[in-house]
Amino acid sequence: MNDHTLILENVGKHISLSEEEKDYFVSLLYAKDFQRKEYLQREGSNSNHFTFITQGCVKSYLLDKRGEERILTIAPVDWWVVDYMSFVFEKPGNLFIQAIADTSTLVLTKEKRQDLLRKVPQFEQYFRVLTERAFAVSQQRITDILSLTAAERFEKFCIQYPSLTGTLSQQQIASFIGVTPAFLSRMLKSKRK
Amino acid sequence: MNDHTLILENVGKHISLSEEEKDYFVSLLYAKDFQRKEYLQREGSNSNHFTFITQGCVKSYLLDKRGEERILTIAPVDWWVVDYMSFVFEKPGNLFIQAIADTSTLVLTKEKRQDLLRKVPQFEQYFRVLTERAFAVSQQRITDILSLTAAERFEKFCIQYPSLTGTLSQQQIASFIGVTPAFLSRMLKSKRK
DNA sequence: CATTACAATTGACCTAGGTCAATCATAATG
DNA sequence: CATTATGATTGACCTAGGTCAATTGTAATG
Repeated sequence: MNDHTLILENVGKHISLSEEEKDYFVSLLYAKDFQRKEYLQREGSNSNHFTFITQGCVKSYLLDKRGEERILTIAPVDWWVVDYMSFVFEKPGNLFIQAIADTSTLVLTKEKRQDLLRKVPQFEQYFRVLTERAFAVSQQRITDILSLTAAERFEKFCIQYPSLTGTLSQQQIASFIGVTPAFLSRMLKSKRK
Repeated sequence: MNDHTLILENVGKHISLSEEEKDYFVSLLYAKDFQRKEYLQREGSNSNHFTFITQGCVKSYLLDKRGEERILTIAPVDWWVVDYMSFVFEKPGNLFIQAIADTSTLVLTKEKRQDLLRKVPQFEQYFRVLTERAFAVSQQRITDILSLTAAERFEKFCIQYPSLTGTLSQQQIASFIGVTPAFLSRMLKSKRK
């Protein structure tokens, strides 16, 4: 399995491409690897690319005014990470994107994506569907935050990301579900009994 | 200004269509009006259409386990409302969508949208861009909920939806920013002094 | 094996925001 | 103009979850 098998499979789930189109798509990507804890992006910079995770795992987060980390998204293998707010509105982002394990990625810059969309319009559909799903999930996350308790959100997290429960530290999980590490620890304790 | 001027202008901001394409698009829509408090959709039903607001205003919300209303989105004139979670994953939604003023809409069913996307592929781009923006805003909302206090969220709300501040009742605003009406009332009081 | 570093646990205490119920507008309706 | 809804305000009290700091794993590094 070479560098591009995974991403081509991912794309293939939504649209079918000729060999030339596949080659063209692949030619627009470049690979970039990161070590655990390395930053793919820092607050304040403009995000002008899509990043596809082929190995490892990545988180995006922001710092609240107390300097606490608040995780917005977690992107495992076979997912894209983007600071959409920065990407779409072309202004400096307030997100950090950081590898939480040694990670390999494929980068598609905004310009290359534009070329791609122009030359292979099927990708319009690919990105539309991708974003519609991501948006739906994001809406669900909002309703969860607005209507569930911390314990319920934790339950859901465990069901939705069973694989991550092992990979992520409690601190990360706490940050993702929106509680302090101390409180998550207490929740776990009370569940154990 | 006829029924379709607004929606065609909206579409025209993103893609340019021939007259025939415009006519075809418009032919797929049907108009539907709702009185204040009428439901466009109820919890448990499958949402299989996009709804464009040409007049009035609409909210989507869910009920938490205490039966309290939690507003997910507010859609004023020139916006689409959809229960994406239900629409995208084709399962019964948990959202209510209700008119908060007398409202006129144009409905595009899922099937018609499919036809549209097939026959006028430019609409792939329209919906991609639309969703990318909505998604970015939705991500921002999550980071706001995770990192701002109730007072800060209220500030932001006033800046982002100045027009709604007059239209919406305090209860609705409270529900949207994620606090109780009683607490919002207290916040306002302390700001007045 | 000693040490450094960092994650998890826990206790004591705190606070933002919720709950419930009563009271006070306000405005629409008979 | 009396009445009935409905929204806003407010007081008394409550609780989920946060804060801070000390303590205890645990695992990687010199």
